[in-house]
Amino acid sequence: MPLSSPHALDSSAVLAWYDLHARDLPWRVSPADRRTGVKPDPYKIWLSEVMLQQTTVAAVKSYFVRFTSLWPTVFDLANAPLDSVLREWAGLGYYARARNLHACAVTVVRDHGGVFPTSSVALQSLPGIGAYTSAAIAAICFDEPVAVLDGNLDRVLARYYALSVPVRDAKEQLRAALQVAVPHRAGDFAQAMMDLGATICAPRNASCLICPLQPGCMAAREGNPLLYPIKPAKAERPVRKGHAFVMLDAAGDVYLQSRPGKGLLAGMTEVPTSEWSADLVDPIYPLPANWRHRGQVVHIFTHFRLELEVWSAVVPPEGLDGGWWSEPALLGGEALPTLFRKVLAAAGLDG
DNA sequence: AATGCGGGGTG
DNA sequence: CACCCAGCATT
Repeated sequence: MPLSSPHALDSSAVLAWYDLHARDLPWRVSPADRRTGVKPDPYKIWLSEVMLQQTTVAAVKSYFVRFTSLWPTVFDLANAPLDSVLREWAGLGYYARARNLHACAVTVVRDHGGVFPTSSVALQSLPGIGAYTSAAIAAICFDEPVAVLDGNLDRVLARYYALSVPVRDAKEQLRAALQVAVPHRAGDFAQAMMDLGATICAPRNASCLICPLQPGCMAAREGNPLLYPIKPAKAERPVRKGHAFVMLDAAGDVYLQSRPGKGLLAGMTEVPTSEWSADLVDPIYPLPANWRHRGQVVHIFTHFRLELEVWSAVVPPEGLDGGWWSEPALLGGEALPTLFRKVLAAAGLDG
């Protein structure tokens, strides 16, 4: 199923468009500055790329500013306790990224003197850096002529070639087609293609009349670019149900504990819950007390929908093991994922 | 090659 | 609601 278009991918046209319309992002060196010799800081590009994995630019911006303010260099981040990194990451999701981020900083400091490797191959051996992120860092920071293929590019290329199969089944063909188009300005080209995907060739809106790739785009030629990329069959999302127990002591402090180091929300902070199952079972309270039902929280994960009944009670401070008591005013500094901030809010506490 | 892993923006 | 986002690690 060969890719075909009457025109090769026109990287010159894409770069010309980028020179005029590049997005202004906190981690980015503008194409104008790039031409005068300004080079991106690999630490900041790496940090931004990890945060941007499956995460929108809008969601990342404030986290990026906060992280670079707290930890301006890879040495600062490597020396920070993992717990504080997890706390600052709370709310951004995919928490394995935060653990790998810290592990990567430690590795770069310990094994590389605090200097990031400059090749995509070497970068990919570091924790949390895969095919996409290694290519992005190498291209943006060092102009390595490598194909940088993310979700935006999947869509742009699937449309450009009117790809008749799901991207998953033609990934290497798309990579090869992109690879031969990579110009001397590899970093700007990578960022240009992603900007194009985020603004002109968006998931549910394609502005083909102003697209620099329009002359060769097979989907535009067919007339309905939104038909691409072809979606694989979607799996149904099961429901899981359970109970969450918000315990307060006489002073009004909340009982918190850590989740296991592996699996869902690994290592993050929570209030105790029941098991989550397809059918709601009667609550088994952690302690006997005057439990009050405070409502229901619904939270959507990628692969299931969770419905938690929220209970609260004032309990004696003994009889609990392994957790800690936190003042409500200090909950903002705990490593609480969004799910448990919703639970605490349902119980009448600030997340 | 498939699956598990968050949360928010957007139409 | 559904869809998707500058994907990676694990199996």
